[in-house]
Amino acid sequence: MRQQICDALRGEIMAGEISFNQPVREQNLAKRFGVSRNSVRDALLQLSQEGVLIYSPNCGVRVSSPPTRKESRLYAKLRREIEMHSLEITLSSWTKEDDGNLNRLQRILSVACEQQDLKVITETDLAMHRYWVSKASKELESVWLGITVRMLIAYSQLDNYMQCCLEHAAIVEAIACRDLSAAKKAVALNIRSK
Amino acid sequence: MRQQICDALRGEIMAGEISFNQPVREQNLAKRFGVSRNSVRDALLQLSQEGVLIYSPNCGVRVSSPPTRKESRLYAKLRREIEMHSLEITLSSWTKEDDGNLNRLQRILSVACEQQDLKVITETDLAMHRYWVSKASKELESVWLGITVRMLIAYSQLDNYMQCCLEHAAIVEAIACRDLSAAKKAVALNIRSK
DNA sequence: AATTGTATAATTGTCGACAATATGATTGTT
DNA sequence: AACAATCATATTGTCGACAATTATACAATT
Repeated sequence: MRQQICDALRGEIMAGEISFNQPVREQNLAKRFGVSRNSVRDALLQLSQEGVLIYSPNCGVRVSSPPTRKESRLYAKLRREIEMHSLEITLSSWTKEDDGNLNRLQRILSVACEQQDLKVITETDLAMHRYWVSKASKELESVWLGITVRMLIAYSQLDNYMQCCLEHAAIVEAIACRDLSAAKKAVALNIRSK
Repeated sequence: MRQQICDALRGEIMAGEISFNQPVREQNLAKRFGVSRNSVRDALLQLSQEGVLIYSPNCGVRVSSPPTRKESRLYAKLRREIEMHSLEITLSSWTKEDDGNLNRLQRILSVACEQQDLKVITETDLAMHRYWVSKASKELESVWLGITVRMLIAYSQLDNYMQCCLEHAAIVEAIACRDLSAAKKAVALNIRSK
């Protein structure tokens, strides 16, 4: 349940559906999701730890403001480090099933880019990158998520859907060929600050 | 309350007082801290997000195992990036009060090194580095904590107290002189994987 | 002795309620 | 009109209890 609330809220925040610095109320969410406030608290706490929300004791949580340009650049750098490391240590154990999973995600992304559905693009982009990081290490995934989600808060300004789509296709292609060098290049090209 | 539980547990885990992969039970902790289980859950969730504990749905949390050597190297690199960025954007607004706070921490560290009190060393080391990261950005602090705590899980093998002490003194000295280049060098020297 | 099945105990996940704190509205004073 | 004080409402923090799930212990079977 917590994960569902987290995913829904994270998606909305990253898609810019909730304004920056706006308070997020436990009771409203509890009503909306049909659960008790405690369950919502758990989700809000998780999202606070991820950096999507900012927690203040006794005052609840607010939506994080987007990172500064400097911070975004740092996040991009950190992400590249983590994702390249992940590819380095996982590529040799990549399976056909992994290929299939990535291809499926790429297809979803492709359709979303054609339909200019920003929310799905953001979610799928996240899921694709998350795939290789998660394959490397669950701990690393958690670190990566905290960085990536912060960075993607500003993603709502995406202005070139086709390029986004092509970049991800290049990553998937390189991985399918087990070409680490090409995969790293493609990832680095995709992860840059806006 | 949550913060107190978090700090206590984090300290114990980083000091190696709880074995890797050992389950951490809500009820035991609730009894120990004299609070309800819900309050403990919050703390455990936070520590899970930090990477100190590993959460499994319906099965509770376990103490994380230390990072692999490769991962430690990555964490050290990520930490250096974050801490240098933090110094870059904060050094120009560093105050006398900041100097005083850092000096106080350094003194605590010095005494702990003389007494070979590993727990206090770990906590103080963490607090010193956290100081400049937190000064840069609350969001960045949260990302940094997830990385640093993971890295410090293996810290219990510290074998040269005096070197640790001298390295931190060098950082504090460089900051007090507002010498960014020297501060960055000193931080980089201090942050290396074991 | 080793394996499987069942019951019991331990633990987690979620609930609603009460206490504590913060926020907003209203009233009083200058 | 502007500011301070007070009160009412909204919200968070924490509690203990019940439902659901997992782990452990014990009995039965091979």
